[in-house]
Amino acid sequence: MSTSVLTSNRMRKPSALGMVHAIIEGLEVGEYIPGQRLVEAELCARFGVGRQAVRDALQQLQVRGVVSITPNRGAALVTLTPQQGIDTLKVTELLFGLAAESAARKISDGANGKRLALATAELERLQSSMSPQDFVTARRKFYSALAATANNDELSHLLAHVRVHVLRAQYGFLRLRGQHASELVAVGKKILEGDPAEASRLSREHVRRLQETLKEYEKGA
Amino acid sequence: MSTSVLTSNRMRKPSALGMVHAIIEGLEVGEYIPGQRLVEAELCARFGVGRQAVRDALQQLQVRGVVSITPNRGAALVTLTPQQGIDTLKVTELLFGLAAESAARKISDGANGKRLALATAELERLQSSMSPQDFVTARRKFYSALAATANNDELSHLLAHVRVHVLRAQYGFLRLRGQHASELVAVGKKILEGDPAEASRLSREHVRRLQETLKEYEKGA
DNA sequence: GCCCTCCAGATTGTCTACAATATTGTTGAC
DNA sequence: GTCAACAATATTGTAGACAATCTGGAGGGC
Repeated sequence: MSTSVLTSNRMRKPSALGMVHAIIEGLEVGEYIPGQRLVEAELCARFGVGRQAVRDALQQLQVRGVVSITPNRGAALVTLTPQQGIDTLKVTELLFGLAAESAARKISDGANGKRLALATAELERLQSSMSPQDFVTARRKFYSALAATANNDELSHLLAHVRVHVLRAQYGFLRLRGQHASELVAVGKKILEGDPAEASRLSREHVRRLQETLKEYEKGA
Repeated sequence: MSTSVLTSNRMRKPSALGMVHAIIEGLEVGEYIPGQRLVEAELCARFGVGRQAVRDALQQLQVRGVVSITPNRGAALVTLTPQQGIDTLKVTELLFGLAAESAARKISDGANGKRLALATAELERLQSSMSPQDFVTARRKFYSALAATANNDELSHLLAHVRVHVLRAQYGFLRLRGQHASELVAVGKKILEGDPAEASRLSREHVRRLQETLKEYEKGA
């Protein structure tokens, strides 16, 4: 097993929430694969914490829909059928669109604009020849800044619960990271210009293109 | 302490998920109030389970945004400011609208139509002189049938995570149950007629009216 | 009278051991 | 050779005890 930054035992004992984020990020970079079982003892060793903390983390992941727990059988990373993936993206389209629109509307009166500008610039800078790890990190920062700028607590809360992570892991969206990065940059720029209509349109189109990708899968499989 | 159906110790030991639902329903009928602390030992006694199960339930509630846990201080039911409430309803408007639209579109090919018809009829029957408990139960069945009819797994998943429960508890929406019931009935009927546009419009208007209620609070407080 | 320190109570965080359950592999009959 | 029953292993579920931390109040110094 490689000793990535996620699994290094040099890192400080992460709390349950920290493990949740680590596992989700592990999904996105391909360290875990959907369907895989997550054994408590294994996670204890990996993160250097007791079973209690691991159980807490698994409970949280279950609520987020990332793992499914069956009694006396433990936890496994969920898999989404192509149809479920399309469902997920339909909802994502709405929420992402609302976030972009709200953010563009509030860009003038916010200190968060700077954060979004930085995240957008970072994505643009990395655009060519970026490692999966770098892309995942930059994208997370972008979405985080976007949610902060939109300044809608419930929206931030829900965006964290959409199961896009599973999709990205399961259907190899990582290959398309170049295209995705440039599309996100376009959205970021429209937001920074304070153009709600265009920001919303571009973000929804981005998600729509993902849906098309999945529809291909549906035919193929 | 009253021995309601929720807290009766005659009920079979609920799992963590069962306690989550019980506590959320307790919120909606006014058994718990936002801001209240939830002490582990108390919940153990009430539900007749060990601390482990209670902790699991609290973890799940935290992820759902219903309680906030501060280290070494335990869990407390969250309170939402009027602004946060409006944020919540903005998102709810989108999701509820999508659910109603999808359900209306799929009403012809589904066995779930019957379930929705029953739930709508039940709400209509109760319309005058219903107890809070009856209303809460009927409404939950309605939303559950709606989500099933919409047949979008991610939408169902997210609808369960919107923090409307907290709003309803905190701002006394229970008083408006008569009006709300009739508005939901109208939405249900449009869905059963297979009219996506009208179903979506009515559902979004329903949520908009709730927003207006909260805006009054914002001025008042 | 006011404030600071310290102690007692209450509550949560964590670890350990054991029980309950599911999975896997083995044996034996047919 | 196939299938069923059974034993062995692995994994999770639960209870108990103890440690760590926070809260609130009493007491003493200024």
